Amino acid sequence: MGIQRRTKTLEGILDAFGNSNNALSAKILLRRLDPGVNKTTVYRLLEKLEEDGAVHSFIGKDSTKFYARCHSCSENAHRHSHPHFQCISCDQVQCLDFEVTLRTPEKLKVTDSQIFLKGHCELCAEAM
Amino acid sequence: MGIQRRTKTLEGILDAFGNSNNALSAKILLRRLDPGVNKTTVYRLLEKLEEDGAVHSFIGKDSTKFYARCHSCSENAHRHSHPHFQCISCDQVQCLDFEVTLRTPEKLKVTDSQIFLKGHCELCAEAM
DNA sequence: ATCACAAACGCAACTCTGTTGCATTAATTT
DNA sequence: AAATTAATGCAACAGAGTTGCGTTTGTGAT
Repeated sequence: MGIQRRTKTLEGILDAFGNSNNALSAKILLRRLDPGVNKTTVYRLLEKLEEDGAVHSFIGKDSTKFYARCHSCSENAHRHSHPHFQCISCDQVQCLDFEVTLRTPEKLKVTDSQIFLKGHCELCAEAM
Repeated sequence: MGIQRRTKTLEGILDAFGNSNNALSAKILLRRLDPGVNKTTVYRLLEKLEEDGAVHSFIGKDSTKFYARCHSCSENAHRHSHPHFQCISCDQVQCLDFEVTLRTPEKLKVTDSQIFLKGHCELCAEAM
């Protein structure tokens, strides 16, 4: 069962995502939300938002889980074959706005594919 | 500094990788090695093997780190743009034997790309 | 073959991300 | 306004991986 009630923390999380392609971790959110907010609450809300299909998740560098809003996909057709990018200087994470389709070996029944890119984001690359 | 000495545990780890494309986690290795072997030792050896370029690593599902031998790449030219696959039934992880090259946005200076596929491996798919 | 040195080791304690059980608070339905 | 139950906070926990430190052992020199 997904999200049932419009609470303060929920609003805060949705605000944090905004309309950007930026991906956020629980840790980042906790830093950004009201100081009183408990980590358990954040973890649980993110879980439910994902159940509801409002966000999708993937693993960033350092094995931390990141969440991002689903923009490039409609409510019923969930495809997250767009790549995710993390900057190795500033750690910022974002969804990239194009889809990638891979040919995969027929013998494997592939149900999900994730493409994760690392490098320097535009700003950090300029500053070098 | 990389590996300097030929120890029992090192041999055990290299044996475990063998010549396969199978990827292993520290946890799996600990289960497979002599019961006396300490987890710290395994973590440290894997780290050093990666420094030496003898194995490469990536994050599997459940955020666990997996290591695999470098077959498709030569000693000096390290490219790991081959996809990694994990079976969602039996959890087995393997390197796939083909390279993928992606067009990435020019503004991002991409230095590393990882493709991670999930699904059912040949054996598990048959058994369904 | 033995010695000395540093690499590798084992252990315990720790960090970090994420999870669980349970009692309390608060959003929504009547 | 009262009742219902989703959402919260807290504390304790779990699992992967790390660190410091004292001990063991592989290896190169004698």
